[in-house]
Amino acid sequence: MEQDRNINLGEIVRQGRVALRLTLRELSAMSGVSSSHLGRIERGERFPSGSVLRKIASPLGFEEDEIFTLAGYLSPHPSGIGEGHPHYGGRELDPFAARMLAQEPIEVQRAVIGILSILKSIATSMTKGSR
Amino acid sequence: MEQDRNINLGEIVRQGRVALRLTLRELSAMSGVSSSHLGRIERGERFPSGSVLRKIASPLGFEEDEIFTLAGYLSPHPSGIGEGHPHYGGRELDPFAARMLAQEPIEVQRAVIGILSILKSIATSMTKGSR
DNA sequence: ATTGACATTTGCCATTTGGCGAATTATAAT
DNA sequence: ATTATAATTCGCCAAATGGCAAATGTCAAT
Repeated sequence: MEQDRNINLGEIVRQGRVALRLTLRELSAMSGVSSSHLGRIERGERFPSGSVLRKIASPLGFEEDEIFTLAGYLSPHPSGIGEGHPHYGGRELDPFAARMLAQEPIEVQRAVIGILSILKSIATSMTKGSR
Repeated sequence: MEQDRNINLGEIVRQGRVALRLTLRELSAMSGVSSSHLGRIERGERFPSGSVLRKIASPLGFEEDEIFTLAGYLSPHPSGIGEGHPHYGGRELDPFAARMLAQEPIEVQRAVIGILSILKSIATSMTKGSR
């Protein structure tokens, strides 16, 4: 099913581990992933899921996105150079609205977006005149 | 084993999809993920693997690392070089809320903030008055 | 109400992932 | 060489993922 996975990832992991002079069991203890699983990953019998990848990243000295990219979960460094204001999706975010919304906890922010989508559906049904 | 996965990811995906007025089958056709699986993901019955996440990112208008972060596969400040999210005022702006809101025209964004402040004043008057 | 055309959900199954414990294979140390 | 000990691999299992097809739900137009 998955075809873009890097088949060399196992070798990369193994090289990273031996470079740090860690045994499978030691890496297992540091990462919380079983040593047998790590061994199978290294020799390509298994492919690590995102959560396993996340667990082994730091013990091996990888940045998270770095190892995700190596694994083929992320495409090679798409992150552009920073510009002044990020362009979330399509349009631009009004700085005032952003500042106001940012003062709320995440749940409230999400709830506000939920309310917005409800209002939008009401609005469209009004203009269509149905019901 | 998985503990840091975002329980709200399904809702985020659903909101993203309906915001684009896509059906499950359409998103399935665009992403190559079966519609039944997408449906289960949206209502939290399944959690998308990294490869599924990657497939649905672009059709939903997410950056890859953005949706990986929302899912909990990457930790919040992923690895950008220089570019951090701006800290509007006190707290942090939820990326999903930001991109949803950014799709609206400025007036609508302001109106949403207006509604938010109304809700907040109602909340304060409730806690002051009763109880 | 009935039909038809959809969208969504459910049942079921194959595949994959990942852990535990038992082999098996190095690696030393007598 | 023969142990003792550590490291890796193998066998088997439970749980999760994801697809397909059938069932169910929704809704507009007769």
